[in-house]
Amino acid sequence: MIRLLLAEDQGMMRSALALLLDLEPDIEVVAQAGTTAEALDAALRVRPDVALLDIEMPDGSGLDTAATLRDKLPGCRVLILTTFGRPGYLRRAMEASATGFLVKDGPVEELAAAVRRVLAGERVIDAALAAAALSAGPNPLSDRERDVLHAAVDGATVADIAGRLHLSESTVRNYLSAAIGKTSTRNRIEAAHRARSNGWI
Amino acid sequence: MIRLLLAEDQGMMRSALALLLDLEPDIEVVAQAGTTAEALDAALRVRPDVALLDIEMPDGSGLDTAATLRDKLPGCRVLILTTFGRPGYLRRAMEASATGFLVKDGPVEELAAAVRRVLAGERVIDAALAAAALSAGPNPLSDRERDVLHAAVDGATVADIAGRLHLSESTVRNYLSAAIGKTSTRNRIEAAHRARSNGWI
DNA sequence: CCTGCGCCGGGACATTTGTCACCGCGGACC
DNA sequence: GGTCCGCGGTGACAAATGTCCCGGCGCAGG
Repeated sequence: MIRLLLAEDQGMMRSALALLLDLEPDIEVVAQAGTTAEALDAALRVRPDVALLDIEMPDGSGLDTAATLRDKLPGCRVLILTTFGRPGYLRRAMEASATGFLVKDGPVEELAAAVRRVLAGERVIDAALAAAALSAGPNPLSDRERDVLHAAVDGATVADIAGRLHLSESTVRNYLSAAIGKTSTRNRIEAAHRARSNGWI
Repeated sequence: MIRLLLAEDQGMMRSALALLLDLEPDIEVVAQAGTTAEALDAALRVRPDVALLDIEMPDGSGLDTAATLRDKLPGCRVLILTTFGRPGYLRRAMEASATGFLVKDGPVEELAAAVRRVLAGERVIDAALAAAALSAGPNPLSDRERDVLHAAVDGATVADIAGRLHLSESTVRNYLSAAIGKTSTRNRIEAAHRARSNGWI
């Protein structure tokens, strides 16, 4: 029996997947979580064989959770499940030692199959996505450039960002300019979009 | 037997819901669609009792599909299912004569129950969401202001927007300024965010 | 030790953005 | 008829943004 942890913030998706996976004769959903905090907590308590993690969760990223799990619960296989097949996501998932990476496009049948293969130690990655991740190259943004870009997505002004990050306005402008250059875009918001769609932030 | 059309772009969500709804003894999923075009096509062909429509779909909005369905297939009840409980969405759903409006937060059990109630002609709306929709008031943006704001979300410059909408740059700046004023924000991107989160665009 | 790089900041500058006052046009409404 | 409102546009102006210089500091790698 495969003991599985399911972390997914969208209630309907989570309960639907839990029902369907529990229907499989060799899979048992032993814990469910709607936030990364709950996921981490539950994982350490129930010590599942496989953790099925969504990336976009309200209190953080499933990718960070995967990295923490690798350190604190090395025996647990991690299968990332996400809406967006962004190259940077896949790269970060691999760096966090995830065993599988699945997008929510395919039918549910793929999911149970992927869980079994992941438990067997097999890597489960969409071929087209892997190619895209390689061709897109690594994240060109430095840590600070990422921070500044991330703080700029919701329309914050230079002054806002400077205050939020405890930086000078000049510094913020310089980082924004660098990020715009590296993403070959024309302004901060195009740069932020490009960075998002590549999974760089 | 309730004959149901399921329109939802995310493959895994769609197939999961289809499986679970088909499990219900009195519900039969007679058609599935991943785009609004497919949904419309299938609806006119199979003439379902209830259409379960997602709002965010790649080729258009489920809200527009609901309005079309009201005209072309008046006997069909429409149940809107969406990720985001935005006040403007609910308002537009009501204007399109949708019978129900459900967010994807709750458990799947709610869904089958909602389908049955909708078929009985009962309106299914989350009380908290209805209150939010009323308190938020109607969409303050004019048609053009919406267009311009929508064209600005991805980081387009004034010149881009002017070209795309066949307007003068001055006009675009004026509409943007008006939209910023009406949303009481500080710049176009904050205005676009506010408009999105309220379901105004 | 020197070099490169990331981090942090300053100053100057051109461009873009946001604001405001003003114009005409047409449709709706009283 | 007059009034209001949305649409499209112009010109001018202040503020914000993006770019390019320039500095300094610390740290890793040859």
